[in-house]
Amino acid sequence: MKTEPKSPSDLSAQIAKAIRDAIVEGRMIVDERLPSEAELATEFNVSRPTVREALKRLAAQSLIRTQRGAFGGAFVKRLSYEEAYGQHITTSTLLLSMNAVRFETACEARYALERACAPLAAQRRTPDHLATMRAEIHRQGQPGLSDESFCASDVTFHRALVDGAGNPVLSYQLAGAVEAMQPLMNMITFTERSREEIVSLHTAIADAIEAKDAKSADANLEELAAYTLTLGQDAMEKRARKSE
Amino acid sequence: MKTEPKSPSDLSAQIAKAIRDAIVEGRMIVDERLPSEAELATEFNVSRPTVREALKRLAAQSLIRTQRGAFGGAFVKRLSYEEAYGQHITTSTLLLSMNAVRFETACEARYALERACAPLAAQRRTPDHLATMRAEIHRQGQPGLSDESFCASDVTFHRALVDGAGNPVLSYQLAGAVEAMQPLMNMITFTERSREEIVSLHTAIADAIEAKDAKSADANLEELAAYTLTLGQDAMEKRARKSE
DNA sequence: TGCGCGGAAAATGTCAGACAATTAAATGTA
DNA sequence: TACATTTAATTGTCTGACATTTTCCGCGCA
Repeated sequence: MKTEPKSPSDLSAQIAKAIRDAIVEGRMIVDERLPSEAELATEFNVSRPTVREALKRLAAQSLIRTQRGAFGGAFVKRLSYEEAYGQHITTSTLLLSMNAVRFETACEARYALERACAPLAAQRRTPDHLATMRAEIHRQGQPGLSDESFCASDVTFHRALVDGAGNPVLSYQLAGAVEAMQPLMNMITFTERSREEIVSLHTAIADAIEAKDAKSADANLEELAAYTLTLGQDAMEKRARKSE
Repeated sequence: MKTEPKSPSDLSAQIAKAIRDAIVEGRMIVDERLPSEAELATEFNVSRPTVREALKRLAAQSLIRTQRGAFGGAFVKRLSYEEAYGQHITTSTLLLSMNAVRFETACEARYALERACAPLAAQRRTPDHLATMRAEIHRQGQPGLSDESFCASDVTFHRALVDGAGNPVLSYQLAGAVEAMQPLMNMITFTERSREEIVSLHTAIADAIEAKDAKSADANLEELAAYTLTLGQDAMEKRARKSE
């Protein structure tokens, strides 16, 4: 676990990188214990606070966990799906909000990916997934639901669809795309008319998934994508006019 | 920017969370300067090293950057696509390697997502994308290429295909799926026969993309997915037998 | 007046040493 | 043997200090 050959400053970053590489390249396995902070400090020839900063960087990426007490220390952590989801969603959300990604671009990406799941979901969906989808559809039909709650329900519906594919890797990859869209979707005002349209498309999709009809699911998703796009473009247009 | 109501220990994690929330929720905008470490220390009623650990956590997630010198400090950082790619790939790779994800699962996810890109790539690919694909196909035909180089070239080929869709959000989401598969693919030994098969499918895909023929691209990708799956299953089987 | 240079100031980067808190193992005792 | 107690190892936190880097401001000089 050597470093040195690099830039002058930011020792803690160098140390973090050295350890991270060791973990990513598999030289350290899950639950293996790292040397204690004091040992790392002497090994890298730096002070303990510097080592600690490096370890905190790794902890922030869920690469290690620490345990106090005798025979405690830092351990290589098994990255769980939940934590990976969380990190992915945070990153995706920031990426979209900070880079002025156009609604069209995000929307296109989201539905392209979602449509990739639909055939698998049609094959493998469980009653649980169907129940979730139906429940969210019902909620979306309730009058008096706020736009934000409607969006949140929409996300839950689509997550159920994605999870229906029964492939956790796929679910992980799509979590970012679906959830990161939410802030953009929240800018849309859903009229009663547009909610009806969306609910009817959701129903058609759920029906198709239940009937294991991949073609119909895909067609309805495509329609939903197109409809969402027009809603978003309208919202953006209004927003632009208002700010003039 | 308040905290307090939470658990007893790990102050630096709490502070990091408070600041992270402020950034993610948009209460702090890009390039806005955070208070200095000393100010944060008094604000949160902790010592400077504790604040520093919190800031390092955020730096590890590319949420802030720091600048030394007078009027330096920590600034909210614009998350670039490159950094987001990098983080996503690291997380995805670890997720796959640490959770014993089956080859079939990862493979299915990867090709499902890639096929979602194909129609868009067929519409929008530039000569650059085509050139990259052709160049990688040529490299893959060279005799004496190591299995790892072959895999790396495969990744480059597929990245070009994905980028051809001209949607950076899509490219970002797929980077993780494609690159994270590489370690699993590296376990496969590519015989001359299988390389020929793959190169011929790659050529068919490139031809289809060039001809803007989405249907053909999709069909060939499907075939490639199936073929990769059998290769992977063979490799896993051999591996299992050897370890007996 | 205008220009360059140097020092002051502000901030992060690093270090040393200390103490508190926590936990598992070792030890002692009924 | 079973249980309580001590002990040691380790992380969490604090204090204080110094080094380094960068900007700003004012001063001297042309």
